[in-house]
Amino acid sequence: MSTPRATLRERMEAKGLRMTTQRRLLANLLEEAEEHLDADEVYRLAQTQDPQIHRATVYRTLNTLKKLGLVDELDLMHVNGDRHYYEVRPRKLHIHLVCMKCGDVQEPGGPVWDELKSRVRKETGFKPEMVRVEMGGECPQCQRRATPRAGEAS
Amino acid sequence: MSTPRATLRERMEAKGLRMTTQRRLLANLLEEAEEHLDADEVYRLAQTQDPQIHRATVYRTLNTLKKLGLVDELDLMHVNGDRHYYEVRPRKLHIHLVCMKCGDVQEPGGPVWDELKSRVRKETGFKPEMVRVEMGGECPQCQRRATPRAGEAS
DNA sequence: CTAACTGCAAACCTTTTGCATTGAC
DNA sequence: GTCAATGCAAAAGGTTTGCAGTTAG
Repeated sequence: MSTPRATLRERMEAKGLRMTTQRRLLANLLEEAEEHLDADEVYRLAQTQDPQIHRATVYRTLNTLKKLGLVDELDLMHVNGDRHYYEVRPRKLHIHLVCMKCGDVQEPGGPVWDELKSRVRKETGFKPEMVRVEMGGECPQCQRRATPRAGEAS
Repeated sequence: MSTPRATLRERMEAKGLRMTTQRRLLANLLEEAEEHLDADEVYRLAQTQDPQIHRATVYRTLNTLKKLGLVDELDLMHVNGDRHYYEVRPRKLHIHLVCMKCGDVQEPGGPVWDELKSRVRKETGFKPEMVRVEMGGECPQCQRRATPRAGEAS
């Protein structure tokens, strides 16, 4: 029952953007990305496919996509400095759990987050268009590592 | 029944920080602030009381307080560029609703947000220490302004 | 053909840092 | 007295911009 979703490229065309070689490249790259990429990572990945592509183009494209609501910008609690990360706008709101120790990022799903928008809308009249829910803390692995049972070997 | 909360200054002392004139000034300023201030606004406000205070001191102090969990850093969806905003860590999690049109920031309360942390903890094992819930969208006022009755009675 | 987009390089803006000096405890 | 915090100035880091040339529609 999942609505077959248009590709990012298609959605860009639908918005009337000029599909240059660079933009096609970036669209694929963002859609295929397994991790959250910052602008520089996007740039470097793009360069492996088109050595001529320029940083400014990457920044400009990311901004364009952001303004159109096709990608979301994340800060991930600034665990790695003040860069911004980008992800193709997901269908459902999800939360980012950022471990401040190891930098790991988890994205648990669940109905709470799905409810969030509609509740805000109902309770405040505010019309949410983009959502950024980020929690910084300690991931389960780091908690275990950090608390090696007060008196035990290694 | 509200627990009488220690002042920021007191909590800084409790953490063992050296209370310099500058830090006392900044602590008061942050606690009294009605709005979310960015580093530069904090700096300028501080300067009105102590013209000698240096930007670097402001940044360093804000970072110290952030690391100690006494203040939270916000991005407010970058409505006004990439500066960071600071607020004294509130007792309860609250969400920031940022109007992307007029820049207005609302902070609705409510039990949903209070639940958020404990649910994450329970459902994922992640231990949240700082929370940033920001939604960008359109505030009720801007919605009214933007939709001057397309053909309907309002 | 023309407006939109790109590459380039320089500028921008916020934040950080090394170092000598000052001041809190 | 000692070590942490400050002021200063310079640099860093990420991002933006003006301009001339290129390209999609």
